[in-house]
This record gives sequence, C-alpha cells and structure tokens, in this order.
Amino acid sequence: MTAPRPHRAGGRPTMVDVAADAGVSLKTVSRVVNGQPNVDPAMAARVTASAQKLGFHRNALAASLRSGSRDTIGFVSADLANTFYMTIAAAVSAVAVARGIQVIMASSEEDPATERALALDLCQRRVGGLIIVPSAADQAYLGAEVQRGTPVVFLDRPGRGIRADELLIDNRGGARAAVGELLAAGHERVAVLLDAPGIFTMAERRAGAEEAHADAGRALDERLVVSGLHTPQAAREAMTRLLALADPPTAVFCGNNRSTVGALEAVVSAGADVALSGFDDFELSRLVPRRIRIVDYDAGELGRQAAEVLLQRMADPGSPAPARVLLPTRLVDRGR
Amino acid sequence: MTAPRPHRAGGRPTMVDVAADAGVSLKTVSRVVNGQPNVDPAMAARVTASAQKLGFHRNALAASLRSGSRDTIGFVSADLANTFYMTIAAAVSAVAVARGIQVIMASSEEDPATERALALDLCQRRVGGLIIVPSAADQAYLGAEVQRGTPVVFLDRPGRGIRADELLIDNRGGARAAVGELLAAGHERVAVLLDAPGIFTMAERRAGAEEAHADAGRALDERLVVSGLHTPQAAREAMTRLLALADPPTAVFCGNNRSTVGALEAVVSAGADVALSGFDDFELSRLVPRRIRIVDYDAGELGRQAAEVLLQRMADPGSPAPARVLLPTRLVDRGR
DNA sequence: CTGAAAGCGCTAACAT
DNA sequence: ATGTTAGCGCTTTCAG
Repeated sequence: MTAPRPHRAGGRPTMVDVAADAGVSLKTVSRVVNGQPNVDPAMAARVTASAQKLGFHRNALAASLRSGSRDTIGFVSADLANTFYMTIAAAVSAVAVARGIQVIMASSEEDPATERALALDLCQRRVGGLIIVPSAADQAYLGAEVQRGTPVVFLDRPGRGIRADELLIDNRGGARAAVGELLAAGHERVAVLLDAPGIFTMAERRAGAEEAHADAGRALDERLVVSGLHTPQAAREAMTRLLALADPPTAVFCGNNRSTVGALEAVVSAGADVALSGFDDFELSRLVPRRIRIVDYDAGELGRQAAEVLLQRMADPGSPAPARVLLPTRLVDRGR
Repeated sequence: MTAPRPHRAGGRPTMVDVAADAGVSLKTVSRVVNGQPNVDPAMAARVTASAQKLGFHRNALAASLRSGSRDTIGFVSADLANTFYMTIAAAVSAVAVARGIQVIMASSEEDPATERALALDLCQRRVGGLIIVPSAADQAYLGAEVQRGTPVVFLDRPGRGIRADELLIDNRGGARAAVGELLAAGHERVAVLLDAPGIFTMAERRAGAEEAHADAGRALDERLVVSGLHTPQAAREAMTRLLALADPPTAVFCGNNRSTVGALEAVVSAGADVALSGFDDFELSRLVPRRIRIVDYDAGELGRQAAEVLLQRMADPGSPAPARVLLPTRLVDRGR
C-alpha cells in the first residue's frame, strides 16, 4: 500500500530513490554511481541527473559492508603531538589519500593498554590495514586479525608476537657513523647522552656508539654515558656535570634532539670547546650558534614507505614474507 | 538443507555463529556484546565464552549502518605536517577517543579542490561531524550535509557559505597588544612583517597592528610594512633592507614565527638595537640570543574546544545557534 | 546491456 | 528475560 517511498523526510536519498526518480532499476544506479561499464550513455545521463537533483551521495559504509572492501587504514602513533610522528602521519595520509583510502589516526601516548584498545577498535571498524608505532611489549593481541588477512606494518620500532613488516631507521648505523667520526677526529673522551635505555631506538643508538668505539679499538667510557634524559633541561644538567669533571669530555654524542639541545645549552654557556653531534634534526637547527653534526633521516620517507608496503599487502595478500626495512641516515652540518 | 553455517572458512565469525555456538538467539548475543541490561548472567556468561572461543569481534560498520549511529569524525587540516595543526589534531583525537569516537584525518594542502573532495568523501563515510581548517574560499558545498544534520566546526579560519561554529585565535587582539606595548615603550617607527595578506590570520594581525597605532593616535607607517613573506629567509632580507633605511625602525612586529626567526637573524647579524615582537611561539624560542616578546596561545586548547563543540552538536543537534569563539592570546618573554 | 532477488552483519520493533 | 522478524543501503549473483 505504501507509495514508492518518496525518500523520507529528514533522511538522505538512497539508490532506491534515485532509481525511482530515473525510472531505472537499483542495479543500474549502482553501475552508474560506481562508474562500471556496459551502461547505455543515455540511461547513465538520466541516472546522474536524478542523483544530482536529489542530492544523492552513496553510503560508503553500506557499500563496504556488502562488498567487503576496505577503504580505510589505521595509524596508531605513540605520540601524535611529536613532530617526528606527525611528519610520518602526514606522509602516510598523503600516500593513502592518493589511492582513495582514508586514514584513521590515534595515539597510544606510549601506553600499552591504549595501543591495544585502539588497534582492536580499528579492527572492529574493519580497516584494511594497520600501521603501528609499538609501545606495548607485545602485539600478539593482533594475531587473529593478521591471520584473517588484516596486514600490519610496524613503524620506528619492531613489533613482537606477530610476524609483520617493519620500517625502522638505521639507528645503529647512524650512531656508529657519528661517533666514529668523532673518534677519527682524535677525540679521546666522548660523552654519550641518552633517553631511557628501555626505548628501542636508544638501545640501538647506544649500541652504535659502542660499535664505533670497538671499530677504533676502544671502549665506551661508562663514566661519560648518561641515560634516562627526557628533557633538554635534564640533558643540560647532565652535560654541565660532565664538563665539571677533572677529565671532561672533548666531544658529546646525543641520542635525540632534546638531548642535543640541552647539551648545546650547557656547552655554550660554559664556553667549552666540545664537539657536538646528535641524532635527529630539529627546527631551527641551522640557527644554533655553533657548528654541530646531526644524524639526519627522512621521516616523511619512513611514512611513505610504510604506507606503500601496507597498501601493497592489502592489494596482494600473497606477497613475500614480511621484511625489516632499515632507512638510511646521513651526517649533516648544522649551526654556524 | 544447509547446516547452521559453521562460520565459513576464511571469514570472520558473526553474531549468528556465536548465537549458534551458545545456543541462544541472535538478539541475545547482540545484547550481551553491547552490554545491554536485562540479560540473565548465566546466559551472558555463555555468550561471552562462545564469543571468546570463536574469536568474535563485532563489525562496527554493520552496527552503524543499521543503527544510524556515527562514531567517527573527520578532521580536514590545511597542512597536517605543520606543527600548529598537528598539535590541534592530537588534541582533537584525544577528546574524541576518550568518548569512543575515532578521527579520520586528512590534509587539503591548502588546495580548495582537495578540501572539498576530502570533506565530501568523509560525508560519504558517514562521519558524525567535521572539523575543517578552511582553505577553500567557500564551504557552501557542505550545505546539504549540514542541513541533513552533520555538524561542522571551522578551525583557525572562518568558513563561508554555511553557518557553523568557528574556533579562532584572537589574532587581532594579540597583535594589538603586542604592537601597543611597543608604542607605549616609546617606539616611533615600528616595522611589521607579514605573510601573504590573503591569509585570514595575517589580515587580522595586520588589523590589530593598525588598531594599536590608532589607539596611540597614530597610523601605521606603510613604508615599514612588508607582506608576502613566506620564509625566514624572505623575512630576513626584508628586515635587513628596513634596517638600511635612513630612518630605520626601532622595533619590529612579526606576523608569524617564520618572520620572527628571519627578523631575528637580520637584527642579530646587523647588531641593531631593535625591539622584537612576534606572533606564534616556536621550538627553542627560549634559546634565541636576545629577549623577544611572543604572542602565545594554546593550540591544543583550540583543538580540544573544537572537538568539544562538535561532539556537543552531535549529541544534541538542537543546541543554540553557531557561534564564533575567540581563543585568548598572551604576551610572553622569550630569548635571553 | 538491464533487472530481480538475495544477503553483507548487525540492531530496532515488536512479540512472547 | 528472551526470541522473531524485518530491514539499514548497498553489491552480488544470476536471469533475461
């Protein structure tokens, strides 16, 4: 008894409404809307006109429910507000959007439980894949999802408990090169300032510093190694203390840019003649009042490659075994 | 004739599978999964056990298709890689996630067509609301969506063509305060360095500088105003030129942090005695070798409030008329 | 080239 | 307190 549904007030027009208006079948509307071939041009034009007239916009949720297609990916960062991860996120988004895929972003704030909750929530939203900066010790919670075909890529830090692609920076190699350079320049006492040793990148960078010493037939002087430095202030204080030693360091290698900034402040304010070298570039690094060497890398490239690996897996689930990719670093001059 | 579907190989288990396994009805599973009341505890336990056993995870897409609920929002930034917008994005995400809502982020790269395409795409994904940093001249393309109940909030810049909430920084007031302070200190010639005048924030900041002059019974000296400065380099060159005038400025107000950095370089390298004041704080601003005054604001707060306004509208579509909120700024000392 | 019918996985109405 | 039925808006068979 009901009329052909005059696309209910308040509701949005559906394909059924467009079909009714254009006097064609639902299926034809679907074909036109999705740009499928084998549709009579005249009919297609009628459908397009009706769609326009009614203000029809296809419901992407319904489409992917039925077709099983996945047109979003999830990005779980450890800290979205951090410049480094931001740059990565922007690159991931750019690659995805260029292929019609949107990115849902969230931040674990370095909390394992949050990471897990976010990742599983994204799976419930049926994302086509997941890029994760792991903060949890173990990603085994994703095992079932991965097995059912949701590809996962780990970024910046390796994941555990599941086999998945990993995109990392060559932390060890970069540190090794930077410290090697200092040793080659004749520095006998090289200080090393690091954030918490439990952080994967810090452990790797420390290992690189050790390797450089070993390369030179020497060993890291543990008295000159300070760990657990979270802020420039902490690094500054640590460096000031080191400079006050009877045998102060003549060079310092910093594990991240916060340490570099802190060490720089200490060195400048002490007027000390200390060679400075550090991992990570930073805003305005060219402006610092002293020449420094920086282990630089392309954060955007990291995100780009992660997205590309993920999209590749989504397109072709039968690709080769997961691999670890190490992005190269390079030593550059900063300051003046 | 078909058996009760032993949850097809390769596919994921559905509520039907869980219901079959637990020996209850589909609806009961739905109730348990969604934590609805009025379920016998023993039955609930059976359902939970079956769900666990089968590795069931509710399909959020199907749920919201049926229920019409919207549990994602869209954030269209003008430049995701920019620290300012990323800080905002992180804050938006934090607020949303705390309420079980995920954020799809994308960047228009300041391109009107991209903004439009992204925003409409997000609408097709049936986001519950949209936060947009407008780069297009007009957002009338969202008119139909807004009318159908998708709330929109404009961030950092006002939108046009539709009525929606706007969250802006008090650009004008901040600039007025900064320049007013310079004039009160007795500066007769205040230079003003700005990015492109077409940018809303720049126009506002310039207007603030004009107001400050008017307050002091004076007028902006147009010879000392330079616009279109995109980079620190450009600002540096502009400032160097101004310093070479017969009557050089004794103070400079910079419209954004890139200009501030450039002006700073020029002033320092010329060894000029010029008071520096600028909009936007920046990383390491405390380290610059000279006291500067900064118009600072809480970018995170901007994102937080935008998210809260949006979620409020989503929860209660019948709220009051859209409003423009101006976030306060404050003048702070930086450098040393 | 076009259409009718079925159903993706779930929740909303209505029973019971 | 539990189950039955219908159907969200779309795509997918499979027939014409």
